[in-house]
Amino acid sequence: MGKESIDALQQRGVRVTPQRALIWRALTESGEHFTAEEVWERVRDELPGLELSTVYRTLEALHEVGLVADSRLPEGPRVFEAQPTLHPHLVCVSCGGISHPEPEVGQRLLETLVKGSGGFEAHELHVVAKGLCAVCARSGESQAARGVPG
Amino acid sequence: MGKESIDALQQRGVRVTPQRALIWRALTESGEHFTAEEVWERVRDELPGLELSTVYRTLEALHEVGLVADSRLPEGPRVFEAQPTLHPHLVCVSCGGISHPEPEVGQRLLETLVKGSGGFEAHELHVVAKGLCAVCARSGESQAARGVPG
DNA sequence: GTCGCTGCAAAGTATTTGCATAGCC
DNA sequence: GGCTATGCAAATACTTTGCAGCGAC
Repeated sequence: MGKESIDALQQRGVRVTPQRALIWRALTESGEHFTAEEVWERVRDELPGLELSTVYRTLEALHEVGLVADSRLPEGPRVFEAQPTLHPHLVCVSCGGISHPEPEVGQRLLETLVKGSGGFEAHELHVVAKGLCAVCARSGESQAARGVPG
Repeated sequence: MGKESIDALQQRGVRVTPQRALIWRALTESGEHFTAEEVWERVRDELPGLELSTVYRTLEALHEVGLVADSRLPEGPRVFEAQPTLHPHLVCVSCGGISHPEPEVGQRLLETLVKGSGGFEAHELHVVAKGLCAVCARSGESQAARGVPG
């Protein structure tokens, strides 16, 4: 961690500044999804003067070179993550949790899509499913059995 | 067209007003994707007093009962459409066009996803691929052959 | 008649922009 | 040293909300 991840920025021709290095580290350290404001909060301790607009500009720059994805989850502001690879999201409408299917599923989805898409060349694939995670689905069943409304 | 589509609203328990009937018609007539503001523009001729906030409230109401999907296309404001069925979007980054794969592809994508998702019950699936449509991909090749920059 | 939808106006949230200066390459 | 990113402040874009009256059921 550290140096080699910053190299990723340079290799893409992104000028590296302390702000950008910090923002990039915050995104890659946890691999989670963050809104611009959440990124800002995580980074302000180390660089108190950093502006939210700089976060937006940095995320935009990293997005342009393909290092950051805009996950477009349903509801709420944009969320960003440092994994522009195929990376489906499973959003539980009951508990709000976001999980991910097995890693190879993204590749399979892409193949399925390309086959039926008459020559479309996909560079980026966003998949978001809304529904019930395994845990909530089970507790929902037991609630239904006891007559608890949905 | 007309009456039977309005019945769809009533069947879902949505109170039918002239505003709602008009907005619903605008969405179903073309089957395209619209921002709230685009819906508003299409409808204002027939009902000049209609407010943009009413459009938002109507779209929200129709979304709640599953008649309208929030397609979450990349960039720009939310876009809505009257096809909450599985309905992948192929967004061309070159010409901006939005196309769709063969209808059965959505179902196959869902099956693929469910298989690798350990018990997640998907109710809604959003798929957006960004890339080059067949036309732009071809012209891109020919441009590359002539030395035109990307 | 009741309850929920609408118009109107205003606020709230998310995101972008202009400009001068600082700092990376 | 040139050119771009940043800080700062303001503007814009998008969306939601409160309230009083009207209309669908």
